[in-house]
Amino acid sequence: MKIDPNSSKDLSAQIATAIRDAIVAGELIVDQRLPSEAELADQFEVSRPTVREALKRLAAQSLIRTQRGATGGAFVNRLRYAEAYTQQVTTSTLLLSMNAVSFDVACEARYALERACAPMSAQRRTPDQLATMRAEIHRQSQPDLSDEAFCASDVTFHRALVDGAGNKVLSYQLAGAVEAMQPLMNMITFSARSREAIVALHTELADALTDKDAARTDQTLVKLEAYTRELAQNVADARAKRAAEKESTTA
Amino acid sequence: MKIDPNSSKDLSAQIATAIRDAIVAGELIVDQRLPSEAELADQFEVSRPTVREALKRLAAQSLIRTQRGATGGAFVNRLRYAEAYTQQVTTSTLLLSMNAVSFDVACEARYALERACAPMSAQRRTPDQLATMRAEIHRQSQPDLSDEAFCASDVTFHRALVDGAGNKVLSYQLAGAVEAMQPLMNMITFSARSREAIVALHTELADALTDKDAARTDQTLVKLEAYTRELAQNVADARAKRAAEKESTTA
DNA sequence: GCCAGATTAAATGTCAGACATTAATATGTA
DNA sequence: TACATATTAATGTCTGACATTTAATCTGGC
Repeated sequence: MKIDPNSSKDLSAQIATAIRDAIVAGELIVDQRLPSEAELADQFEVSRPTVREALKRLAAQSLIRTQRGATGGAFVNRLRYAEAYTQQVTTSTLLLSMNAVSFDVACEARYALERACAPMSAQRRTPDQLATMRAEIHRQSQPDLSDEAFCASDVTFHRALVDGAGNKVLSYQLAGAVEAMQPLMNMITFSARSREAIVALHTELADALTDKDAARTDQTLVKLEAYTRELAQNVADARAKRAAEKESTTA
Repeated sequence: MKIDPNSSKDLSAQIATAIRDAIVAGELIVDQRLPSEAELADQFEVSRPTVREALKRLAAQSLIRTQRGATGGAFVNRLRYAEAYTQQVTTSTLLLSMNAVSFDVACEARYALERACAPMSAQRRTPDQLATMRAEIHRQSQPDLSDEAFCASDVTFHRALVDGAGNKVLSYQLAGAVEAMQPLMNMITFSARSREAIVALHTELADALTDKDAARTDQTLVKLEAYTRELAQNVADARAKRAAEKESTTA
């Protein structure tokens, strides 16, 4: 592992890249200890703070973990589903919030992905997952539920549906869709939304899954997507109308 | 933004979390300049190196960018599709390589996701994307192509299919499936694989998309998945057989 | 008055050395 | 043997300095 002191990039960025490449290439394996900060500083011919900045970069991506004490050091970290999941949610949330993604595009992607899980979930959903869905439906029926709590419950419901497919990789891949896009949609549509209609559709979903009816599950998801888009359209129309009225009063 | 000096976590980790939360919550908006390192050090009552470690953590996640010079500093970075895409591929690759994911689980997830794109891609694929697929099929037919090049071409082909859906969010969400899982599968199956059979299936996919035939596109993906699983099964069987033979010789 | 070049200022990037804290291990004593 | 203590090696943090980069400002000549 060598770095180029004349490169335009930070030394710490170069060192982080070098170590990351070594991990991805399998030269450093899980739980293997990296050389100490002092040794790395010697190897790369930089100071210890520079090495530390590089290690913090890797730690931010969960690629290494550090331990203090006599036998401590930096170790190659096993990336677990939970961490990868969290990272994906953060990245997806920021990507959506920073890029003026149209509602329709996000909605389409989100339901396309969830529908991909539906057939497997209809086959494999466990009683536990069905119970989670029923419990969340019940919660969503409480009229005094705050909008935030309704949204969180909505996410839990859909996550149970996705997890029902019994495929961890799929659940991970869907993290962004369920945990980032769903709240986005709730934020946009909650003012126009009828909780009753949503609860009815959720109930239909749970029923279809209970019956292992893949086709009906899929159809219900299509209905839910259509309803979500309708809500967004209503919100957009109302906003346009208000803007037009304001225009006419000022004119 | 405050931190707890008695927490078990690193100060730099706490500071990074505090700033990240502020960004996610929208308190810091895109392109806004953060206080200088010296000012942050004052605010959080820590030293400058500690602040720098925190900023490097954020930089590793593309949340901020830094600029040197008089008007320089750390700025909230607009997370672009390209960066989010790259991050997702890295995370997915590591997740798969570090967690002993079974071939069937990865394969199932990957094709479920790609099939979710198929109907949209059949409707919307551009002539450009069709041309890319045809070009890659042609390349894959060259007998002197290396395994690495074949794999790269395979990825390009499938990415064109996914991009055909014309939904950037979906393309981003599929990044891990196409760019991380596909190479994994190629690595496992390349020894047993018949390039002819794959090229034939790719041609059938391209034809179906050219005809805007969603059903046939989907069916062909199902066939491709079945063939991929068959290959993996052959590899596994051959390995088991070799192990059994070795067992009998040593016994 | 205006332009080109030199200067300045403010920021990040890097370094050196020190001390604090942590945790495993070795050591010594009851 | 068992427990308390000392050692040690590592990360975590701080201080202060210097290097480098970049934009703004100043200055002199036309």
